[in-house]
Amino acid sequence: MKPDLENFDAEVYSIVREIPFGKVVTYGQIARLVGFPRHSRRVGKSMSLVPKEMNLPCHRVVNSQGRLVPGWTDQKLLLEKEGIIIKTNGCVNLKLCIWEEIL
DNA sequence: AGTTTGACTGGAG
DNA sequence: CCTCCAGCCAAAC
Repeated sequence: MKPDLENFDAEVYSIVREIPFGKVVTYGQIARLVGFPRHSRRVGKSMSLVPKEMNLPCHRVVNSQGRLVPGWTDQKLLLEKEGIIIKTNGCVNLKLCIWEEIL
């Protein structure tokens, strides 16, 4: 039947789309939510192919260190517009802005 | 089929 | 805070 891999992207997109204003999520969290705790890389891969036309707040997705996407300088501005505090080194204040939907 | 790559993670130095 | 490394896993070469 349909392998979870087909749903993977769809699940990821759904989750990212539901990220509340002023919050961020790590790749690991998303991977866990879709049932693949070790596929954080796969999540990033899917993110990389997200078209801008899609109304997806992919700028709210960061890595576990709160580090922003390498090479995407605009992300910092987008996050700041969300009210998210970016540290001098370019990392978000994780503990403050992490979206904790999981218990 | 082996190697490289990547929007990752966590820990060590 | 920084870089480097081992572990991790799927997709691309």
